[in-house]
Amino acid sequence: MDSELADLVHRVGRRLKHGYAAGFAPLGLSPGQARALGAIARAGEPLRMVQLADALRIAPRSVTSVIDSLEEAGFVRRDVDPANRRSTLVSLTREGQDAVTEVAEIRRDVATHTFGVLTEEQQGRLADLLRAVDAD
Amino acid sequence: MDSELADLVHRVGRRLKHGYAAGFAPLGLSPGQARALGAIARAGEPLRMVQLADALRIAPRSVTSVIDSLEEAGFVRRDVDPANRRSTLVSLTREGQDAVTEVAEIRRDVATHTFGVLTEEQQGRLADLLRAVDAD
DNA sequence: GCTCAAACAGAGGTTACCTCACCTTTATTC
DNA sequence: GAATAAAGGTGAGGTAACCTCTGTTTGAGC
Repeated sequence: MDSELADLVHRVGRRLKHGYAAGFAPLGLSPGQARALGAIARAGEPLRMVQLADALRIAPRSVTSVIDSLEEAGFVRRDVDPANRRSTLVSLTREGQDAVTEVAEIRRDVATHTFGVLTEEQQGRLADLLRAVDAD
Repeated sequence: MDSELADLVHRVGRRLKHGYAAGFAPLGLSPGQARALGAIARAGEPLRMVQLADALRIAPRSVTSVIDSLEEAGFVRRDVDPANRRSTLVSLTREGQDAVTEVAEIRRDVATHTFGVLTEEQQGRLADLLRAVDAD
């Protein structure tokens, strides 16, 4: 029974991933890049790479690659942290900010479409249950 | 709120993936290979590649790669379907059957560990909600 | 001033997928 | 029964999202 639960999570996860991939494609963003963009936006201020790694729960080295692509696409900028020259501060460019807005919309659309079969209340319960699992 | 739900699914999914990866490693199996093994076992009889693709919800070409590795590792065997020589029948070897048993145990352990914070009833509710989303 | 650790990036690898083109075998249709 | 279409599988090649291990630079503590 338990393993079936795991399977369901897997399937819903894939469904979301595909939805995101399709939605972000017009922006030239992969789901991972969009997530990074979102994390930077949420922070509200330039982030160091390690902080971003922490926020995204991935290895610092992996952040380098994501930011490489986002920088090349013109969505973010790297600056040396004047307070600590070992650090790199990542911030959104104007294009990046615009993208963030669109990303948020798409994310909402995909989530609405995916979880739309559930009532508001059911969605809340689902979130509570998953939060409990995640917090463990 | 909706996008938060998507995020939670993502996180729980990663948690499961890591658990599986660690659990299956001693068997020399990746999560994907273990899943294929499980699908074959569940079928209870030799499967054609397309059927396996369907069961795993992945492209037929992707099945080829998974079966390549499982065959090389000695867990499955490919035979030409005598009834339709275009088809390949995949079946478990003795080693494959043994692996399936261990995989099932590990899967149960990981699921128990992951969803253990929830009561039986909560797990049931979670499954119901996810099933509704997946069925949509 | 020296040593150690923090922050980042280069190199290279893995998993889990995908598409597109192609071959073989079977089914259909005239 | 020959021509054509369709089904089943694989070779080639690609992508996203990660990882580790190994430097290099810079800062911090003694």
